[in-house]
Formats: sequence, structure tokens, C-alpha cells
Amino acid sequence: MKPLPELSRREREVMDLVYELGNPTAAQIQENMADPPTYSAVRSILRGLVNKGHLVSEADGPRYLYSPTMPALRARRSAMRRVLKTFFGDSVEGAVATLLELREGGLTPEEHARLREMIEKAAEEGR
Amino acid sequence: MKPLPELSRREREVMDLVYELGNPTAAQIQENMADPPTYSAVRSILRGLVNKGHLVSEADGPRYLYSPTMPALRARRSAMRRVLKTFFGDSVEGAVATLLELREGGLTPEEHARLREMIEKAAEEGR
DNA sequence: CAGGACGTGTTGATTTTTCAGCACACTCGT
DNA sequence: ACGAGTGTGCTGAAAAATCAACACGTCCTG
Repeated sequence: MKPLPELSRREREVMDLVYELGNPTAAQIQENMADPPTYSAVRSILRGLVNKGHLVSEADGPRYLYSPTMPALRARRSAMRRVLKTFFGDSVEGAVATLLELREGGLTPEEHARLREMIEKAAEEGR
Repeated sequence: MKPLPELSRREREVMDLVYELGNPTAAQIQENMADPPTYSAVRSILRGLVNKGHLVSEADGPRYLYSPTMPALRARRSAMRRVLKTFFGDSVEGAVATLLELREGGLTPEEHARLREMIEKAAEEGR
């Protein structure tokens, strides 16, 4: 595998939707696009992504389902690493802070407990 | 101000660098670009971003400094909101988890303390 | 007070991206 | 079995992005 060419605007939008939606069909993707082009156009983009190696298409009865080549776990990390570097100067602390701000209305007790646990664990490993 | 048109690949790359670098000159941006084009090309992109309203250029003696129109705080939130939705299904918990994973080698005691405090505070607000 | 180094602005050509149109294949209900 | 509905692949044209070349302006520095 090589560097895997970069994505254009629409291509990125589609990739994001694939991650967000799970294993969508072309139609589902179209529905969720901003200012959606024709079905044909969507399929063109999908075809492009497939032979650039970003997506694989899997037959599901009559239609196709699309799924990412890069597993979600890796994509997540990669995306997070990017915003961490770009917008937070690699400060995990800062990132967590805005994450919490985004969560309007505070945390549920369960969330609170689990987050606390995560942090304890991460701190221990550091010693 | 309106919808503010979307960014192309190179444009996004440049915008990210502007956020990452602070208030860079055209030259600084060029240096930090992946597979950098000519200086001229970089300036073309910058000019485009300026009259689309994403950047403002400010004279600094002989040269120009570029800074984002959207303040860093808002850009941060917006970027974080996007990955949160796309890759974590809006799960703050999940996002924090991978953030901590990215921090190889665990947390320093100071980070630990501050993170814990943040979480306590966020939890209180929720009640 | 040259002239090189560095900066800027504009223009136009090339490449990529984006998109719609069209032709064909399959399914399903009547 | 046929026709509507839905899916697919391909092709090419329109629009946008990317980039380099060129012309000019300013600042040092020898």
C-alpha cells in the first residue's frame, strides 16, 4: 500500500459519510450530502474512490454497499491526531476541554464515572 | 457574513497551516506544505482565500501576514464537532478515549490533575 | 547607487473535479 | 411477459483548482 492519494472536497464529504453512516448504499450517501448532485454524479465519485483504493464495494443483493478501506479505528485516530495538532498544538488537555464544552448540559453520571476511570488508567500508565 | 464557500484540498491545507502556525507569512506556509508548489502558486491560493473571506492579510513591514477570519476558538470547536460526529457518533467518551490513547506514555501528574478537575466541573453542570 | 534578494500582483494554461446524460441489467407486481 | 422502478457503468462536457511564468517594487549591502 502506498500513500493513497489525497481527497478532493466532494470525495472527502463522501468518505466522511461512509464512516458516519456505517456501510451505506449510494442512495443513502446521496441523501445525506449537502446540496446533493444527481445520483449519477454520486456514483461517479464513488467509483473514483473505489479505484483509488479508499473504498471497497460489496454486493448486497441488487445494490452495492460501500465500506472504507482504512478501518474505522485507524481513521478515527488519524482524524483526531490531525485536529489535535492543527488546532490544539498537540495539547490533549485543550482538546478534552473543548470536547466537554461541546457537551452542552454536562455529563450523565455514567459518563462521568467512565471518563474518570479512563483518566485514572491513563495516568497510571504514565508513571 | 454568509455561508462562506467550501474549501478545496490545497485551500484546506493552507488554512490548517495558518491555524497551526499562528500568523504566518506566505513563505512560512510554503515551507510547511506537503509537496510544496512554487511560491507563486502558494500566493495564488492565499489570494483566493483572502477574497473568499477566509483569511485577512495584514501588512507587516515589507511582507504580509495572514490570519484566519474565523477566530481560533470557533474553528477549534467546529473542527472538533465534525470529527466527533463523523467518527465517534457524537460520543464524547469515545473521543476522549482515543485522545488518551494518542498520548503515548501516559499523562504527567499535572495533566492528570487538570483533566480530573475539568471532568468534575463538567459533571456538576449537568445536574 | 547599482544589483541581488526578496516581496508582490496578474495572467493564462494545464490538470482535476464535478456533474449529468444515456444505455443497459435486474426485479417485482399485475 | 411487460412495464415501471431502481440499480449500474460509461462517457464527455462544464467548472474549478492548481500551478508557473512574468513584470514590477522595495530594501539592503557592498
